[in-house]
Amino acid sequence: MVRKPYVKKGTWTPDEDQKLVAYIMRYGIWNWNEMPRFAGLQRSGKSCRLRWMNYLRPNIRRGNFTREEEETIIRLQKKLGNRWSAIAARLPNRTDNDIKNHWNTRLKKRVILENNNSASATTETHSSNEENSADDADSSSLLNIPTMADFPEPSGCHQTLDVNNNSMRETFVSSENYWEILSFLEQPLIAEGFDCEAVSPNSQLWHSHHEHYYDPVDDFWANPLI
DNA sequence: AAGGATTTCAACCGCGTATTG
DNA sequence: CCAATACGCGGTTGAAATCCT
Repeated sequence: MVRKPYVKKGTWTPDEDQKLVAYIMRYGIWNWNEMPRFAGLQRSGKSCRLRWMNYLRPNIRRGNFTREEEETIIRLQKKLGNRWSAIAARLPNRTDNDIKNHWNTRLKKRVILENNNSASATTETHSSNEENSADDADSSSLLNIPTMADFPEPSGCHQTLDVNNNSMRETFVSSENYWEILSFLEQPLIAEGFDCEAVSPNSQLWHSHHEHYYDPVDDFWANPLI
């Protein structure tokens, strides 16, 4: 009889966060299902991935959405629907989960309220042509969405050696825990003769891997690391 | 101050898609 | 091809925080 390994659920502890970040910093992301075991975590790969993507990944902006960001979300939601990952790709450093939460808890209500107000303020003679022209305006304004090149390079990135395929991988750590975990990691790395500076964010190697790509389907420039 | 109602958001779940063998 | 596995996405839940009476 084979007993399933215990899988913890619920809120992540700081200790678990540190284990996950330290592991990813050191070995990179290679297989979410296998990683927790090697990282000493009693979590599902899915849970680890979610925690990393939505919380621990560095350069994530959390809370305090600016007016511009909110307007962008409203505009894109109208155009794309609830495609949160596509919307998040257009809002640098915001996660799809954060955007989804913000929409569900605040923006949706605001939009409904504004629609009700505008409906009561105007006559009921909306033609479909007017609807279309509004959509066209949305489309054209989308063309002015800034590309990733318009935003500064993310800071606080760290790169590690992927011991499984001997290739360099970009992995990151949140600015909150960066120095704590860096010092945690440097000891064994130095002991093994690993030169942290050689793969620092300023190094040639780092830049050579830090590129943007064009998504022809969604028609925008994206950063694969975000 | 108390406690019920409401809001927020981290995390889970299920499903569709992509990849691999 | 096909099945198994891994990944990614969007909907939903529930605990914690905040607000209100």
